[in-house]
Amino acid sequence: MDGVREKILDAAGRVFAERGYKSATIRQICQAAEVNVAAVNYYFGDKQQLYLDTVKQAHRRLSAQFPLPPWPEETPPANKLNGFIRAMLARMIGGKATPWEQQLMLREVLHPTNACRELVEEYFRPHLELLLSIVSELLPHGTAAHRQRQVAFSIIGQCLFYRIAGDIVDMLSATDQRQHFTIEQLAEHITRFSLAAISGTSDFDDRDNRARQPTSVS
Amino acid sequence: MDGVREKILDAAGRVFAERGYKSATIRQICQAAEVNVAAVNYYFGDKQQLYLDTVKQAHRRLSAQFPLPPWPEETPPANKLNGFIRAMLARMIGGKATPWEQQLMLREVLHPTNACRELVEEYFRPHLELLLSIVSELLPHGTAAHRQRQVAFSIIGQCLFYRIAGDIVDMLSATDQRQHFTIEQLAEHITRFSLAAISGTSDFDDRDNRARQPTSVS
DNA sequence: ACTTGTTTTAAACAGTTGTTTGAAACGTTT
DNA sequence: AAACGTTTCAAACAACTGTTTAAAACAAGT
Repeated sequence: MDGVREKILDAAGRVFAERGYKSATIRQICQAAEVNVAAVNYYFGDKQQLYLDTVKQAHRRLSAQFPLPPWPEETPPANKLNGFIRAMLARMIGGKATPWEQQLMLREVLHPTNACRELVEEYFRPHLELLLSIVSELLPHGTAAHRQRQVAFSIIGQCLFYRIAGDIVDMLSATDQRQHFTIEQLAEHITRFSLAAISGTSDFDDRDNRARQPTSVS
Repeated sequence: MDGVREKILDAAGRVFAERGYKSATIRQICQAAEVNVAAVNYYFGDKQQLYLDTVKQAHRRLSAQFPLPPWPEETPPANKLNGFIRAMLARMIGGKATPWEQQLMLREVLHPTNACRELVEEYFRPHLELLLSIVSELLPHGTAAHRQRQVAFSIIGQCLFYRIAGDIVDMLSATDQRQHFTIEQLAEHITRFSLAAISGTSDFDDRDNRARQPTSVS
């Protein structure tokens, strides 16, 4: 639509997300943006700088598109958790073709580059803090901070899995079971699984080592 | 050491694991293997075929190094689960520098290539089946198959997370909390978390929708 | 020693990569 | 219109890519 700079940024986002930094070529990007090859170097200096600006733009767009949800104060924490999980799953595996912004961010998670630090502070950390606040409401008052983090990571891990290993899950599952892996079904399961885990583990709290022989495994 | 073919395969494994298929160059591989550039094409035909053979070798080595554990028949399922989780975590984030075999497999999970199908059938599926057998012992008799799979994926997801997002976890955690993210601690947490979840969720079984208003979230 | 088949090698090939260049095209200001 | 800074463009550049080649080195078998 508008300026050349914006056209390049948009095309670069899609190409970088699909092919990665190294595999994406400036010529592909410029062809997608319908501009001359020299435009990238003219507006961004070099490929590296274009990539950094692209990642920044991705995080800016995502933050605008998925703002941290303002729940009413009296919302039960269990419902907040369900909403959080649902939103996370929808963001990651929803909308058929995953938006390139998400793909780019995921690439940074897997293989952090220079663009990563800013992403962590301005995007991941706020979301983690929100989840931690929900978890702290569900766990017994005074639960150790690292416990809360472990629980939060367990929840995130369950959601991330289907984003990461979605293709493998498909290959591993019979076609007649695939209907049970919709966003709705998964959000339902992960919420229940995590809530049960939270109310179950909270009992032991700090009485460590309960009925557990070290089971050496090959 | 021995034959040229083996030297190339070994070097290729390390280079492919570190840089990915596209970024890894034949010249890098041959330099690491201390052989001529033409050797790859002479022994393997082309780069693609070398990659396929490399992945095959990775899965062969891993299968040999981490055979499926033969527990005594009477081992309590909870202990089996603990052992499984511990082994999975150790394989993924143990041993300081992750062996290139694991890195290569993970790359296939994230971006499946032609080499993936064989991996799924000969490596991932057997491990999933083992976990499913453990889970089925822990869940109430007659639990639906897709439920068992969801539980299994929740467990795998928790473990995989620290492999996938390890760098981000480090950035997100204060230095004084990092001591709580050892393999031992994590295995302990994930085992407890999952066991509690399993014994908790089994109650509701098939009585769906329990006290849950659809919490729309931005 | 000669032949035969296999392996190794340096050099070259054709194609792609990021980047540069120098001249045109454009839009404003004088 | 002339002059100016900015933007666009086709072409070229040097470096790197996977792959091929043709000659040399090697290791038997005769």
